[in-house]
Amino acid sequence: MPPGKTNPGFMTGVPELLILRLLADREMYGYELVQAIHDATGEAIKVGEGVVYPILHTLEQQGCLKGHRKSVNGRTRVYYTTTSAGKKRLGVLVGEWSRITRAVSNVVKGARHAIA
Amino acid sequence: MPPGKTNPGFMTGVPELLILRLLADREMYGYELVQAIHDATGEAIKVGEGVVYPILHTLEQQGCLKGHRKSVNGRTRVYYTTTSAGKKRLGVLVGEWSRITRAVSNVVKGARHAIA
DNA sequence: GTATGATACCTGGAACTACAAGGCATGGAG
DNA sequence: CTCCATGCCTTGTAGTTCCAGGTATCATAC
Repeated sequence: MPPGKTNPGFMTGVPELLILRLLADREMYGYELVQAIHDATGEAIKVGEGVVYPILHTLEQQGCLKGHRKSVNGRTRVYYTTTSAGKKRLGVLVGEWSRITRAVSNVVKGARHAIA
Repeated sequence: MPPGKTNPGFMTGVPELLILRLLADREMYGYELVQAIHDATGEAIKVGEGVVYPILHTLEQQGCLKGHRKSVNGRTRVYYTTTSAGKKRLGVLVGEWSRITRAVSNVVKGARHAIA
């Protein structure tokens, strides 16, 4: 691993999930989301703007988010809100997240009988 | 997402973690690991041989695993056992896994106060 | 006034990883 | 003899995170 890597592994899909989840509570803009993720995870997860912005654009293009520009203090912000498609996608991701983490955690803990 | 994807997202680093964890219990060979992962996760996670073998080779090259050939029924198997470096790496991965999953799950559930 | 840093947007390139598909070979069942 | 399971392997593709940088405005400090 190259030095200075912020998050070691286990991060695929996580930024998208966090973004959709945070935007489900209230609308936010990209730069705000970067710090919101850092805060909401108790400093555990930190993603750069280079991760957040492309995801926002992709999700908007897919119709999961809707963005509207707003001028505040002479600065332009793009606020994003979740659409119904976005909520639906969030539900799917949460389901998958639970499925994977439950399975992995059981193996790590050494549960031999999966049913339960 | 391309059609026919076995596991949707959230899989980075998971195969390596599972392999190290399963080999900590007992030695296994590649083909066996493919099914062991499928079984141990209660059908939740399925990885192909194209995922398992490269990881085994990399981990062996890093000194985390040690492989020895064994002939069974005229078939050649390569059994892998974990080294001390492998156990150490497993510990690190488990720690990271806990850290990430705890943080994400808290956000998903909507915990605003991370401490606890 | 002019440097520095925070705010706020964006993109490009490198590196990693899972995944499918397929190749090679042996053994047993039909 | 043909098929399928076993058992090993590699290649190519696609998708993601990540860093580094680029642009611009505003507030603060010197």
